[in-house]
Amino acid sequence: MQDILFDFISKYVTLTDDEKNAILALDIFHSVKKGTTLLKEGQKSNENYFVLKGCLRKYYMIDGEEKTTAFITEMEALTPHCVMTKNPSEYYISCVEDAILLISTSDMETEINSKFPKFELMCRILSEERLGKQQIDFDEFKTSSPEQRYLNLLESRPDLIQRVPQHQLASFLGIKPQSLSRLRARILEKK
Amino acid sequence: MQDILFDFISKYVTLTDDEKNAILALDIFHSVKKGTTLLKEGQKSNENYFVLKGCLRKYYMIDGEEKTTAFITEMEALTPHCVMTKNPSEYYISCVEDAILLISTSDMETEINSKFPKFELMCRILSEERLGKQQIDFDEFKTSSPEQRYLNLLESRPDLIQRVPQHQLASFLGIKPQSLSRLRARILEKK
DNA sequence: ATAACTCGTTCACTTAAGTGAAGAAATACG
DNA sequence: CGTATTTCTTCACTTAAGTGAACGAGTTAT
Repeated sequence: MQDILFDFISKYVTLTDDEKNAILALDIFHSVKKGTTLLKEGQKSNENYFVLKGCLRKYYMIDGEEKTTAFITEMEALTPHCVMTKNPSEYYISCVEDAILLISTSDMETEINSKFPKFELMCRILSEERLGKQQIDFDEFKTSSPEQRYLNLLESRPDLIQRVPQHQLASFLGIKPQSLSRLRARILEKK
Repeated sequence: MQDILFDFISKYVTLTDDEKNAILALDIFHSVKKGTTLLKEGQKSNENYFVLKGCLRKYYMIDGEEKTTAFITEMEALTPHCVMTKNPSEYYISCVEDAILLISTSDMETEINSKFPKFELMCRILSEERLGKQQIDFDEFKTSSPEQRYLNLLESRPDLIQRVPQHQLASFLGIKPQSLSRLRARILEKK
């Protein structure tokens, strides 16, 4: 389990044993059961999540309806917006599948960053990487129809379509579950 | 002009005169005329843009149609995706209004960052800030209808609606110019 | 000054998504 | 094991966006 983490980190910076131990001392590995809600709307939090195994879902509750805007799977991180703003959260985060997470608090990160400046660098690279990825995702979303978005998802994250309920997938694609059903039927017909 | 830049920076880190001079020595202030294309699809580049005055537009050319995905205005930055990946650009960047820009190359940033580690910190904060803002924008886009998106824009960036051609605004909202016209008429009727 | 373009709007028509209801299938739970 | 609930699909109908064409207003170029 720890190997997965250090393999990931080694892509960005090289750690000494001291540094590895400092991380392990933080005791950040956590198992989370399917269905657990990690963050609720209106709640304050300073926890950051990194998914080693499983799948998290981020969703808003708008007019009594869940609007899913992200799925976070293996090797992806999520820093809730409210952690940065120190305000109550605008959205929910829940666990779609049994998961193993790294949960770190902002304090921990500040501590590690000040002890080992190397982490500052890694955080910047990671955050720029994510910014870039997200910009591309956003552009793709804007420039596509729901049908194209579904086909793109089929290409880029085929696992999601299997592991996630359709109605959550629908709102992730910006449409209603009924429209997703219809759209899938339409695609099958075309073939 | 320089004051605008240093006022902006001072929100994140405090600079010594040495550091300020090091920045000025880079000669990064540029005037750009309306209509200028700063980056074309297929082109390689390592330039980052920061808008002091004016407005840039980022757009894709898909099936012979321009798809605008971003407007960059005062105090906003744009690092083209191709600068990070070192690949040819997938999109265009052009100048919507006469503008004054900071144009820096990746080399310059590396140089400044290694001379003054303080910049590393500022870059991280800026990139995390942008990441957060963009996540919220993306969520808002996903959870809204075109009409709501237009109303939101009217709230959050009313200047854009004035300073940018409607057909560019339409594709930014994810719809066709005709639909934007209709949608505006619909809103006026309701009032 | 006039011709050529660009831009925004409107119209009629097509296509796809939203809505509400109903039912089948899968899953969870007592 | 069987009941309840969730999940997915289908249907009929409504609403809004896409499409292609046309028009006038404003801009640019010659």
